[in-house]
Amino acid sequence: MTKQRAVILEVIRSDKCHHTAEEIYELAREHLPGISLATIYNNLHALERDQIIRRITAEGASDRYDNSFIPHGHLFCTECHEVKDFDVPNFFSTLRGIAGTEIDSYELKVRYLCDKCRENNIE
Amino acid sequence: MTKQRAVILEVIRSDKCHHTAEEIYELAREHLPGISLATIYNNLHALERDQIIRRITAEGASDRYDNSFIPHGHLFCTECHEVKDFDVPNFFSTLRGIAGTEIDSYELKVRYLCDKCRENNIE
DNA sequence: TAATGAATTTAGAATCATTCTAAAACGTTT
DNA sequence: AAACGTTTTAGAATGATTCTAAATTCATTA
Repeated sequence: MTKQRAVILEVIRSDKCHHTAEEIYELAREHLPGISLATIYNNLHALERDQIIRRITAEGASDRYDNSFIPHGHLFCTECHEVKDFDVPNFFSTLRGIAGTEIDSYELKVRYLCDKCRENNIE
Repeated sequence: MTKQRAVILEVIRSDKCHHTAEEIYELAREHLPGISLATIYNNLHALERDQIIRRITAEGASDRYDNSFIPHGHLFCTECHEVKDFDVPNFFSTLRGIAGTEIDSYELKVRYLCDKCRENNIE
């Protein structure tokens, strides 16, 4: 366990929202000013491979990283690109029922206009 | 209606799968060899804005375009990568209810092991 | 059908998140 | 401490997409 990896893990674990690689880079630099962006990407890939975090892809925006590997939905604001968790109760078993077989995981993106952006748009 | 737009629309409408901008470019060039890739993007954006097509984002790959505007899910086999349509009844209103606000659209990907591949794996 | 202005097309440059590269640093084991 | 694999690093490369600005085409109205 290198000190870079420890810091990145710490940043991700104390992560309430869903950060981009760039944001994780900035946060990690507060602890390790010399850390390289390439190291952030290296570790994000490793953590994704080891099923510790999940990458969230959205159009027209940087990928974001979820500190949980457990599938759940996400709300994407079409305006400010903010991402929020979004849970459909019993969704896994619902999907299993429709599919008629065991499923592996799912990815659910719901696009909407968040409260803040809706207010700003009305003005 | 320019001839470029007509060709792009024709390509998209006769599209059984979900093509990338590059693929649409190649197909359009069969009809209009001089067409520019920028024109493809211009028109894809316009068609997306006018809610005629839907852009589909996948990690590590180019965006793809769905010739249907109506949201629907997809089943992805983790083994053979076959894709099937997958519909959750009344999903739009379910999502609206959970979100507690109007939603724009959704994207649902379900990863699973298809029947064929499961049989092959058991061997 | 000519004139006008708006919209579209075009080639190429610019952008920007991400990936790649190769050398240096680190860490682990004997 | 020697040897070996792993990780880090800076910077270059990549590649899909977006931007730019000039040229062309389209639609409308005279």
